[in-house]
Amino acid sequence: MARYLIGKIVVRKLPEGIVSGRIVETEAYIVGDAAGHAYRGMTPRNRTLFLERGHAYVYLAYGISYMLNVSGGAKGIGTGVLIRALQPLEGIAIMQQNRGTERLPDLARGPGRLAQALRIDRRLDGIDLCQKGPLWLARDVHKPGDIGQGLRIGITKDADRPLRFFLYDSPFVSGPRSLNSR
DNA sequence: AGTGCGATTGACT
DNA sequence: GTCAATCGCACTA
Repeated sequence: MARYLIGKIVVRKLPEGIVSGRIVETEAYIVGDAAGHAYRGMTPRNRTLFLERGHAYVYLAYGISYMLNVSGGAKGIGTGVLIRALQPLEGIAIMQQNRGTERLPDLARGPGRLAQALRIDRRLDGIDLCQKGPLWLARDVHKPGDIGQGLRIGITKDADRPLRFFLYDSPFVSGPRSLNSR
């Protein structure tokens, strides 16, 4: 599913207008994964990770940055995909305002920046991303290019699993664009 | 009730 | 390259 989401579009509806971007980087957090938030079972924070696939799991990392995830399993299974970076498409002026920078590559390169650009916080936790609303996922008319795979970023446990995926030729990817899985 | 720690970012050397 | 900011929450007792 993390690979499948590469090239899909995240759409955010804001009062000022539509903001959207193409997913260029994802990470999978699978069942039995010590790096995954669901590893020790359901808690108040991670309960939406256990919703039917296609729901938003949003949490605050380091007290600073919100992270957008898509739940990835059947109902009751705690697994999901972290959306790490977008190529900005629509509403670039709004993203620039939300981020406080003009630079296109800095708008949504990294999960925290992405959430800030799209003004995503815990209020969106648990919403259905397969239905048009404040936040949803859409297909693109274009096929994505070559997809690279490598190690996940910023984790210490189960760090050697190659569960990070990225659009190989995209300058909007947050981490290394080399095949760095071992 | 107290404690320690991140699926990060931005500023700075 | 290093490092501090910042806070909700999971863990322990």
